[in-house]
Amino acid sequence: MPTRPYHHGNLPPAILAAAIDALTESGPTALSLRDVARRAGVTHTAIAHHFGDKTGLLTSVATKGFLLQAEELANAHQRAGSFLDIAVAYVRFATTHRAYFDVMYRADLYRNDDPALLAARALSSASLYNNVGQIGTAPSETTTAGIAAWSLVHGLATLWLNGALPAALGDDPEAITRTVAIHLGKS
Amino acid sequence: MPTRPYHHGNLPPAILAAAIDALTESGPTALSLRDVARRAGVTHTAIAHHFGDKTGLLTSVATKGFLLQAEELANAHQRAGSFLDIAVAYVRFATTHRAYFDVMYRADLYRNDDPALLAARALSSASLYNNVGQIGTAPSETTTAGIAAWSLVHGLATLWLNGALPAALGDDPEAITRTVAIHLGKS
DNA sequence: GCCTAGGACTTTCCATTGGCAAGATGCAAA
DNA sequence: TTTGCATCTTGCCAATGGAAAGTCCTAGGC
Repeated sequence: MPTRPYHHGNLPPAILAAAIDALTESGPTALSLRDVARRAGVTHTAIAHHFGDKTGLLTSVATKGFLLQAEELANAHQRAGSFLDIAVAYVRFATTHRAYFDVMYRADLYRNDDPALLAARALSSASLYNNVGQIGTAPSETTTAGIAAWSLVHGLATLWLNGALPAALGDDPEAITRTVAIHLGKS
Repeated sequence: MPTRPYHHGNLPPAILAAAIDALTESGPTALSLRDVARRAGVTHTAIAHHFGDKTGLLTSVATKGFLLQAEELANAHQRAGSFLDIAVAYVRFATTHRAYFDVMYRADLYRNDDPALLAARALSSASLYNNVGQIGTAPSETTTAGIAAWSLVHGLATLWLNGALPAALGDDPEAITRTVAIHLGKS
């Protein structure tokens, strides 16, 4: 059926996929609802019907991104388990799923009080901290160590994505991660 | 002279100040040339006359930000000199000059080949690495250690600004930095 | 002291965007 | 079959960034 029926079937996933495509091509700043709608073959108001508005769409993108990240981090933990491997997995996620990553850590783009988003983010945090016990309590030694590790890999990924790192380091972010993350006190 | 003369005198600095105000209030995503122009009391095309276009304006913002950052980092290095103090200075800059910081490390917002920008960024890098010798050469031990330190403070600042850190850490970013940055191997 | 050249800024216009309101369409249950 | 309702569209609006052309003023040559 080349001519689309009036009802798409399940539009939301198609819209999300189109949004990821657009984000991958041009980044979050240039994202246009009408462009996403064109890619999905619908009108821009169809997006509003399912996602509310632009921030609603990006909330769904961020949510899906956190779920994906949680999954990949959990996999890395199960396969290897060493801090270095999880660090590499974090940077790999940021570089291979840049469209998601760029949205997830730009809080002004989406609704930070969305329940599904909060759940997904909690899942991702759990995957990151699965070896550290408590998070909600007073900041213990292990907690700050975890924050240090998270900060390092997150900063490295961010700086890499922005092309801020010196070119002498090479162009393989995962290799860079292995050489840089070693400098963390408690590897 | 309450009624503005036709010629403002020196508009560019006034426009930049207005842009910083707008960025501080609403962030880079919501930045509107017309809003900046209204704050400066001119038309939005006056901005185009001096800065080319929106990315041109943001290029100037980023340039000024890197210069400011270079200055503050150099001051911190001269006063104290320890890594921890420079780390705190880095995070302090990010939090107290958020408008600049948010633009500086979002490469898709401005022209990355602008000469003035490149010079300012080089100056900032120099202030950050002033104790490390060579940067342009092959990645030595000290270089990767510097990258690790940079990544940690940058990631910490970024996560803090996005409200991603667990609330149990408190609300004083500089104090958090002191407790977290200790975990770096070579303090 | 005039007068011209050119920079500074404005007015006008256009395509594009996000969002609202109202309407058209077709599925699914009664 | 018919009615209810979610799905999607059309039409509209204010706001935005940018281009083109025009107006205003200052500075420098005579």
